[in-house]
Amino acid sequence: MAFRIYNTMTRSKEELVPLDGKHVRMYTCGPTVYNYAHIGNFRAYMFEDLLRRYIKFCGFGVTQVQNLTDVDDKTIRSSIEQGLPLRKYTKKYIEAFFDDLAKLNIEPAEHYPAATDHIPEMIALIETLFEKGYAYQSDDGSVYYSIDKFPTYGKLARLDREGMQSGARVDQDEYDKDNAADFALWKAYVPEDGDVVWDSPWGRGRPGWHIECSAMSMKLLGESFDLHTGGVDNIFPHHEDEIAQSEAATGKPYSKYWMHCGYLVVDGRKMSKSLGNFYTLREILDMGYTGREVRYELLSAHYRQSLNFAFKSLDANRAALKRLDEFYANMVEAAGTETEAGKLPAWASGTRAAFAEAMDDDLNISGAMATIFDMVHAGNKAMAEAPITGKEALAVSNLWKELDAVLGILMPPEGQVDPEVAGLLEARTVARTEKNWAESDRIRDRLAELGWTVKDTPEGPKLRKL
RNA sequence: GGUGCGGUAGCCAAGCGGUUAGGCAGUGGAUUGCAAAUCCACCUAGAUCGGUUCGACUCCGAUCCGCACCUCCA
Repeated sequence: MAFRIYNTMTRSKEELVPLDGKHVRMYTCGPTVYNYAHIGNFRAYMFEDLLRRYIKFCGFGVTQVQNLTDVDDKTIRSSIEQGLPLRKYTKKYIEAFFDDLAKLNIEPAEHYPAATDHIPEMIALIETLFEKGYAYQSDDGSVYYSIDKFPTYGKLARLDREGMQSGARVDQDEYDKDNAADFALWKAYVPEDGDVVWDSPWGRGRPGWHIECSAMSMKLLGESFDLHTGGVDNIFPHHEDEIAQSEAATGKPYSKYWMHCGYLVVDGRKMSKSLGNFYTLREILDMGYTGREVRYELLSAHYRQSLNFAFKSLDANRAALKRLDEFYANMVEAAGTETEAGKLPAWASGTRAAFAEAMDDDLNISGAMATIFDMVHAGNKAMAEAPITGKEALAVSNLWKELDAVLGILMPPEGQVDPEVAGLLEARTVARTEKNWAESDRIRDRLAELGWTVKDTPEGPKLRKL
């Protein structure tokens, strides 16, 4: 089977075949570091994480670049408001971003280029566009890209270029542009920019938004690379403009595939501050949910579908994860000290292939999760009838880890049994043999306060992290 | 106006032209000192109206409803 992905450019599913046949070079649009990222942002980063993990599962190598947009209207405005230099201001949010990624068990990308570290590359790219006749300078000193010079402009978004003049948000004041839809490559300095300014052949100013991604992606991945991703809202104008800039400058195809994830919505509406349905990851963790539960939630719908975020789903995820943890804990116990994995039991033998078949179909996460729950169900049923061997259990446990390399939610959180807990468990066992149920239940309540649940089984009491 | 996505059982969410998706919640039972966990059983849907077909949730058409994008929002 082959991994097939939905390419926004062709609007169809295509087999992922890296340009060099074995290594996928991917560029994933990253955060604007002016605030803590919200869970809608993380939906996109989660999709990209699942994608890179599955690409690796398929046996390809991966080089992922994720940019940090640290210069734009928002970062400038906020840093001035707080009286901080731009870099000092964004540093806080860059650190918070990496912190949040770790909490969500998102694998780090290979490169995190910051826009402010690549101004010379952007200037060089704009110069090339000037040489080739795609760029022009307007009266206010800003440099624009002339979309009329790029015949295929609009191919990604499938824009009706004639119909664009009826668009809702065309700026009425931009008299000095050749075409209202031309976009800025370089923005001339304005006082609102404070000390955020660079010299360029066209005067002092700062780069436009789109140029950073073109400059940094081509620097780190080459003029043509495999995969470019982002949220659906990036299709236009951001990605359309990147294509126009990059392909005009190099004369070569830019990204081979384009993938875009749908929105995370809250109560059926796009998250926004004005609607009051805006959540950062931090806020959710402060409410007592774990990064793992949030990860499960962000992973739970197909990436191109909009995902309705709800706290009651988070609660449901907790129950589902508990069930998975229980199964895995049983495997670990059954494996004991066994070091040599045997054959998978019949109920687990088809799981890997079924999982891959689902994921091969444009990351069908729902189908993939179903194969795991099917295995858990079948395994529990089989083990209720006959125990499995340590070798079999170890094989299942290895499979579990292999699948978790893709999902990142299967492995239970680390929970060490400290001496106090072990002592309580021992005391409870004594109380139970004496049939002192009041004492036994009191200790069980105490263990629950410490975050442990105890279950009595034919093999003796077992502890589980709550 | 243009472009795109969607409407599936109490909730979330998939595949599929004919065979139980899955998860959560709920109900009954087994098990348990009581629990927990587990197992068994039940809960079996496809916005509306047409069409194609031996047969449609699945294909086609229309309608209704929801959401998003249309110049810097993942």
